[in-house]
Amino acid sequence: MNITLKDGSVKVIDSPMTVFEVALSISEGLSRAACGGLVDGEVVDMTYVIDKDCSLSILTFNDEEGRKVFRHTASHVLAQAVKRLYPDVKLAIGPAIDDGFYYDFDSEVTFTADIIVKIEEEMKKIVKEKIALERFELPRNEAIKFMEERNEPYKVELINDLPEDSIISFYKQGDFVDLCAGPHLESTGKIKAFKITQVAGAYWRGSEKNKMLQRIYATAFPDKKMLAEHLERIEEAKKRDHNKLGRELEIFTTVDVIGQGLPILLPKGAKIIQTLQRFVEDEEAKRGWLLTKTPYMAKRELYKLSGHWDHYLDGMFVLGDPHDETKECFALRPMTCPFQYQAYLNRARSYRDLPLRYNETSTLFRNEDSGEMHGLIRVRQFTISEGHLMCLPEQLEEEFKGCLELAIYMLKTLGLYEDVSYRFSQWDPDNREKYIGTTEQWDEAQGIMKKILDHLEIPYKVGVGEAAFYGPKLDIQIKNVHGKEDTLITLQIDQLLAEKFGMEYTDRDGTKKNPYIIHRTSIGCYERTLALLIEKYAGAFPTWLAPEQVRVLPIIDKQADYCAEVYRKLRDKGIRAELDDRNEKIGYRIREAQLEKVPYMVVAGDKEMEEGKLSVRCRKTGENTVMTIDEFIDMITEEIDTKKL
RNA sequence: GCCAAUGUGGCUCAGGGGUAGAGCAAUUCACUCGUAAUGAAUAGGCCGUGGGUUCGAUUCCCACCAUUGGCUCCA
Repeated sequence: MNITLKDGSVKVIDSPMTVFEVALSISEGLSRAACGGLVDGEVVDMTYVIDKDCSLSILTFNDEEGRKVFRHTASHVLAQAVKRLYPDVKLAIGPAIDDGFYYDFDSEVTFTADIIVKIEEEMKKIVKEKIALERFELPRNEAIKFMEERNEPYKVELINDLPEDSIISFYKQGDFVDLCAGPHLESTGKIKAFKITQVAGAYWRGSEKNKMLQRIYATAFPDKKMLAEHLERIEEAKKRDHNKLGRELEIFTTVDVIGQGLPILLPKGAKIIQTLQRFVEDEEAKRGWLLTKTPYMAKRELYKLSGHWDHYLDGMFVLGDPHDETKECFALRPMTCPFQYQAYLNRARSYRDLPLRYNETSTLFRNEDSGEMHGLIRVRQFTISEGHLMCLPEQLEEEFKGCLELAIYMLKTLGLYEDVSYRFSQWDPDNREKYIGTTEQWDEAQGIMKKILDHLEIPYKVGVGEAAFYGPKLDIQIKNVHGKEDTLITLQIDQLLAEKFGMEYTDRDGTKKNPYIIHRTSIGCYERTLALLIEKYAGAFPTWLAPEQVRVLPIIDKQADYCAEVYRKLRDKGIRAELDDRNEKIGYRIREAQLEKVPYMVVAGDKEMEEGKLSVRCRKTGENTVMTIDEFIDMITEEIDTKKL
């Protein structure tokens, strides 16, 4: 038999061999590093037997698939340890994820910190025992019987839901057997380094209607050094957490008596948002957007018309009794759409009016569940760079492209462009009650969006069930320091609401038609975007965004008047300068300015004062340059105007 | 909303059934100083809130509020 290896060489074997044996025949080191095989493009077990001609790549921990196999096996080690300690625990599922793996358990016992230590110790034993993993298959009936006997109801449910013709495979390692599609390592002995990172609740099958299980998150590596480095990276990342840094740097705060999800933007945070907002509104104006300002609340009837009342009532702050139809009832707006549509409806529209682009810096209110709030990323009141664009069918692609270009321009200006990914968010036809419109309308809207995205060559992932209730979305996603992904920017195509609101235009032939509507944001929600920026720059914002751009520091009070004059000049030029002439040592005040992440410190002592110059210290490099005030103003103005990162 | 952890002066944290401590910050005084911490003194807390147990609760129990990480939901 001929095995074509990754480097193109062909290995000839006489009798069937496992992937492990092939790896071993190449080198012992490779067999130790190997996590699985890629046979004719399919990921297989280390114990997979090769008995015919094929191509083979040995997967190691450096390959994404290899890592998945490795960590998936680690999840079985975790499950085995839990079952050894607590035989009554019921097993749910245990997949590998981005940076590790988890396993869900239904346990009477709560997994406390003490228990987690015990589980880790048991896992160590299992690794030390170097237990071999064996794969076997069972016919459906026997598989169900097998798991019923082992008292694993969740596994029985999983088997029942498998398609009729699917192969039902199990993996056995010593006293532990799990229903599993695999593939896996050949031995538990390879899981040299692991750590349980967290215990959390998680609903069975991800539905809040089901029982909440206990999920143990962990990670695993082939050696201890890699694990230590990984944990170190996580610790480092947490230091950038906007929720910590943002409070330390006095960008925002929260206070019990105001309420959850209602942050106070302190002067620094407010300044950053103001800077962003001016930039956004100016840029949008350049691109033909017309600013509206619509009310923050409306009567119940508006939301009934838009569908929010039926689909989003729980998410709204309602003023009055929502169910008492005899009295007027208002609700704060959770979205801008129905309000801006009223601007369109102000008069009869012609095809000549289109495209019509409305933008608004729009404050929204959403009554999120109490467990959802997170710093500035998820709040109950937020302000979004909102926009709705009404256009003709033949304008849709070009206008969508324009919206996307605007969003990308914003991301590039902020320096976040490299950090985002795209998600094409579609409806879930199995969950129809969440959406308005017919299957045909959804197919059409999604078809149009797919065509546009493919045409623009946007590299997206599909998110089923992630659509808005009225239409599909292109979401621009970003991860926070904890690795959790959130939507930063969204672009949506909507036909349904235009119809509901009776939005029309008169076409060339005199007939009335509904326009296409693009819902979009250009920079996202200011609070969330600010949060991501804090994390991106660890609080050290580019000069154009920094709430304080320059701190002016006399060495001693003898230069105070000179420095006050410098401060005045900078302020006159619109540069955000502060004067720190406190009676403290210069080193002390420099240190403070550094920690507060002020981009420039300008220092003046006798020498500078006599020469009419300044010593300019750059926060980032710590270097000092002596220059005149005008030279400094030119330099920093250039940096601010070009929005240098 | 669900699972879990946490809540002690502005911040970071220690303590613990007999009524509270450190460092930083603040204030005052002295030092007039050259690019990441000068020294000393002073002040500041009903230990998240409300109940309960107890002779006595900040400590134990319950509820609520808030914070954190997940789940579900979502920009």
